[in-house]
Amino acid sequence: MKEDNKEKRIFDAALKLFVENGIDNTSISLISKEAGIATGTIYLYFDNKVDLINKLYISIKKEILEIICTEPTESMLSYDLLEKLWMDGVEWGVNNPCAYRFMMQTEISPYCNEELSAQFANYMKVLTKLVLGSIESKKFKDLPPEYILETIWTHLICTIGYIAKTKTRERKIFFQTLLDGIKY
Amino acid sequence: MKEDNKEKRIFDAALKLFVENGIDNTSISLISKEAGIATGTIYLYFDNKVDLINKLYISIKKEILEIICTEPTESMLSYDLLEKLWMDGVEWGVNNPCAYRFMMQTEISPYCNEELSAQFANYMKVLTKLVLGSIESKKFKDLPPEYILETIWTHLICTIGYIAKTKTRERKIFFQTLLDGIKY
Amino acid sequence: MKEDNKEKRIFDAALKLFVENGIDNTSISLISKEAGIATGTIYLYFDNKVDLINKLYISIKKEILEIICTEPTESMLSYDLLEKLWMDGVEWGVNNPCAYRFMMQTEISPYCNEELSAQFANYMKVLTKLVLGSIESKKFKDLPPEYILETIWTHLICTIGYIAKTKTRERKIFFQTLLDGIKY
Amino acid sequence: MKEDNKEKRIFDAALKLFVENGIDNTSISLISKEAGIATGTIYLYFDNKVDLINKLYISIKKEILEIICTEPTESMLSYDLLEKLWMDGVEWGVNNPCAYRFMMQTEISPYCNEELSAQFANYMKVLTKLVLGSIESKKFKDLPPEYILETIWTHLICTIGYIAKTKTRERKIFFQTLLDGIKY
DNA sequence: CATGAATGAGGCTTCATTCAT
DNA sequence: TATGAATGAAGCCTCATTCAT
Repeated sequence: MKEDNKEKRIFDAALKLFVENGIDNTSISLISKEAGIATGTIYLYFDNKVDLINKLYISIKKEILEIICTEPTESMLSYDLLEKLWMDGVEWGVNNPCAYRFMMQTEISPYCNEELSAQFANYMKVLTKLVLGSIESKKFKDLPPEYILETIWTHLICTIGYIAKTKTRERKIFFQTLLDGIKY
Repeated sequence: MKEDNKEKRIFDAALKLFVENGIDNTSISLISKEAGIATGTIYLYFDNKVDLINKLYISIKKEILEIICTEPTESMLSYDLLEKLWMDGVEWGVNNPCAYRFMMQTEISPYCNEELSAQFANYMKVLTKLVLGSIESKKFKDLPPEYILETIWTHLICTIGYIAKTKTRERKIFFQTLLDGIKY
Repeated sequence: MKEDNKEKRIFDAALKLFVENGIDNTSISLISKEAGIATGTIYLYFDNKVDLINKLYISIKKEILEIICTEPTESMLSYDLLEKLWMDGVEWGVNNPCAYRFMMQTEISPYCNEELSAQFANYMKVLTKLVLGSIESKKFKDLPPEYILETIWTHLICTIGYIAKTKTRERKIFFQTLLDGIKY
Repeated sequence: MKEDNKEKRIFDAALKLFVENGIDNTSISLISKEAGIATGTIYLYFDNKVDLINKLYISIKKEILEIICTEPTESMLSYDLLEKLWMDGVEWGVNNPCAYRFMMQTEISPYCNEELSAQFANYMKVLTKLVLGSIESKKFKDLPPEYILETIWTHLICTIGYIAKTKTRERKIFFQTLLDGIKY
């Protein structure tokens, strides 16, 4: 039978090498060596290299989105909720630097098309609801919701990068620049 | 002497194709065809493919930095100055979508190393001075200057992307989210 | 004991796929899927792929030769005998189009060597005797017996192909072109 | 500039190896070695392996058809004309054993599709005219013209094979078996 | 006997780079 | 300078075969 965690080993090896060398400078053969398996074995788990890239991207994106986009407890104010989501996101990014870098690389590469992005629509619902509600109740500025969503995401990414580089323990002061930027 | 503008034609062709297909899916041969010259000719102007990528990146990065980082007139307040720089940057990005995308792609790719980035230190002086001064005079929050610089850059990139996608004429309201985020 | 008819299922699957896609474009794995068994099972019945090809070829060639080369009843004239053999051969070919095509393909391929062909010497005795006798008794032209044998075989193959393509019910008129060609 | 006869050297090498080992057991790399060029060079002349196979087949088929299907002199009787064509064909086949074998192999392989065959329609006109005219004037039996064409071709192939194997100088007696078979 | 995951050699093809013209 | 045919290393992928279950 297919061995327990071979797919995970391929994922881990690919992620490490993609981030180190770039996707296109990482050969399937190299991935297989890093994963400690034969080249052909990768093709038992993935149709081809693009399929591997896509599935890796999806797996990572879902992981972060599941963290960020979990349904909130009823009692939370929208500011608190945003802060909680943002903090969780930062923590994930700081603890998964490779995953974070790969996600960024892929998102602006030609490997990331609309079809791929469409898979995550569901996850965005929580965040979208939060933003729409906060605009309506005049907690957020009256900006296009998509712009606010983009801003949140970009600011998160930017902060993760800064924290990863400087290893600072600060969090709250960075979050404040986001909140002050978008709050009414 | 080297013919008039052949280097520019190579740059233009490479930029277009790099953005369309990704750097590694763009062959030198394809670039030469797009530029209307022979394959070998590219090697009269560039040492190799990486050299072409680097020089293209440098050329673009300098273009945007020269726009953003020009010495301000004495009379400008720091808020006004930041706004002017930011506005110029947005306009450049919206008008040069390929250059903008290429710059982003390259910056997180393995092609962009520290040695390359170091070339732009000079250009950053203006901006750095602006940020340091504004922190000191309590116009900006007391955050690490590098974080503020990163935030400005990221916010700029994010907004260019949004405007390029939606073709909106709005500018000021987007700038306000940056300013509110970092001002004291 | 080896399960009932698994070898036959492999033969059938291989024959179908070899004819559809060519021998070298048919993988063992594909054959196993078509046969509804596991890949490794094929290696319980055949040493390797070449062995499968050879045994399939032998099995088919024997089938047609057994039909064509059965001992005649004493009373038959050589013309009648030839006609009977030829008719049987045509009928087999028309009813077994895959087998017929595979046999042709294999016979001119590098898979078919002298050692393989030698296995059928026995079967040819009847036909050889018929031809030699007919030449001696001046019923057939005084041509090299091997040439006549080749002619008979080729003409048979040609006619099967034509009938398979056109679905015609005609038989006798085609046989006549063979007989007129070689009879004294 | 593309060197004078490199395409021919590829053709010659491919033809030799295809016949010796079979098409699918002949790698592009092997062909390039036999031709004394680099592997990649083959792809300057052919799109891919199938393209090479097709173009080689077309080139050979056209060669033999041009020999066989040249317009006859007015004065020739149809029997004489058929004999001349047949003799020319036999001579070509005997002198080009590789080409002859490759043509046969390819014709019953999956590489030979209808689209490929359609390219030769023009060449067949002479032969078709000869056959139709001969049937009408009761020189040939009243058989389907396609069957007669097939018979001629098959008989030619069969005879070439026999002569190549036995090195016999005989010709006329073999032609007679064809003529007797189809003449009225 | 039967399975099918795993292997890794080998095939097809691409492409950065060179060099003779 | 400019050309583009030629090179051959390297990448993706297939598949005959093995072997632990």
